[in-house]
Amino acid sequence: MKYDLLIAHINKIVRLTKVEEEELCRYFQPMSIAKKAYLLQQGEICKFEGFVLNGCFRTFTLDKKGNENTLFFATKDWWLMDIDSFMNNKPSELNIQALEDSKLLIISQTDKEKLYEAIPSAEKLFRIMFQKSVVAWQRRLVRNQSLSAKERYQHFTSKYPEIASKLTDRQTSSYLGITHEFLSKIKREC
Amino acid sequence: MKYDLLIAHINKIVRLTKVEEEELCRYFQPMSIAKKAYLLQQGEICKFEGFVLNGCFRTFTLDKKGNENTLFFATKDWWLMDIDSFMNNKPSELNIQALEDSKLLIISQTDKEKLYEAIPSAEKLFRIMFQKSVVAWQRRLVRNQSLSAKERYQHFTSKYPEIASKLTDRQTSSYLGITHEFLSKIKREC
DNA sequence: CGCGACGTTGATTTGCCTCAACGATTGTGG
DNA sequence: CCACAATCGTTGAGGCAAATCAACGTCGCG
Repeated sequence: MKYDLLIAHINKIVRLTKVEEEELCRYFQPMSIAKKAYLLQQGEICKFEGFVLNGCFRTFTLDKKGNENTLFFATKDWWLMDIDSFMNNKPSELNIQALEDSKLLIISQTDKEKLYEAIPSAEKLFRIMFQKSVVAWQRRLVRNQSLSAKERYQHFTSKYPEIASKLTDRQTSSYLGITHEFLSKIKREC
Repeated sequence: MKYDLLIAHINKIVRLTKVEEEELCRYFQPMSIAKKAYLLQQGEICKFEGFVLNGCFRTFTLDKKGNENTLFFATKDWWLMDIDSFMNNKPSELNIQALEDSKLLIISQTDKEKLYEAIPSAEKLFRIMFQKSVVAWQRRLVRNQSLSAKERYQHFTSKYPEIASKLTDRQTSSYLGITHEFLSKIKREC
């Protein structure tokens, strides 16, 4: 079984041989999840790393005041996991919820290790992916510190229009770091 | 020439053979930089990746209003670079300044590529380092969204007392995302 | 149908910013 | 080594962006 979407995604980053491509796919299992179901809940250990085939997910924390902080959304072509929990085998502080009926490919911790050993390019692949991720997080931090709520909202909706259109205002506001009431007021002025 | 501090740091993450350790060190060059000098200025291409031997650095951006946003500080044992500029060979948006007379080991882009080819474990090493980095950035985002300025200040000074003690209030406040006047008022109440 | 989650709006509050002034500290050139 | 400038930390007055709280109509779902 070859997962074309996964292979196409990987080929944008590293070159694999046909044999490696097939071997790599063997480590992944397809799975489906229903709208509103949780792929991971805080307190659980994240035993998987996921690659989204379709649908949409939201990853968030709950702080002591009960507020949700959305770390990121994931749609087709995105990776999904709690890195800290996955790599250190410790209870997660994150929740990952499907916002729609979704499909993804998952790989377990032990299979991930086997993958790294079986296919050396996999180390490079994920090294580059994590590098890009760090850059994205740095940019997000700077935006949060230097832009107003309205500017952040406009940036988000123009950069990720497909994702933004799937979200409720409450989900959007928890990503932007503002209240949903205030988001409503921002939207009114434009 | 073997750089003990670098090797000790790497050994906490991956195992290298003695031969690999020596080969790895050969790719790094020691360099010194004076207090207040810039290791990188925005607009330049980041041609190095650095490992700090001693001293202290600050990495920050300047937004259009002229405000500085400090991304991170780096002391002994930390890595230092603009990942985006380094990996994509494009002009940097970051400034890296030495806060004290400092020493570091640097490796060029081409040598970094050679290193990855010569020592396969290097891919794993940096893959793991970047993974940890993503986790740290995620945590920072959540703190910024869910904690008050005072709580962020207390978290920072208690988690990084050695770094915090070296900084001016203005540097600290640009890391916390507040004005230096407000930081002064926070300090007064405790 | 009825309930719960949602988006909206207004009144009020608050955390933090802006601007301006001041003394203290640091650095620098003569 | 001193004088001066620059940068710093502090403080206060005032202002603004965003939070809080509460009320209300709407919608989708069971």
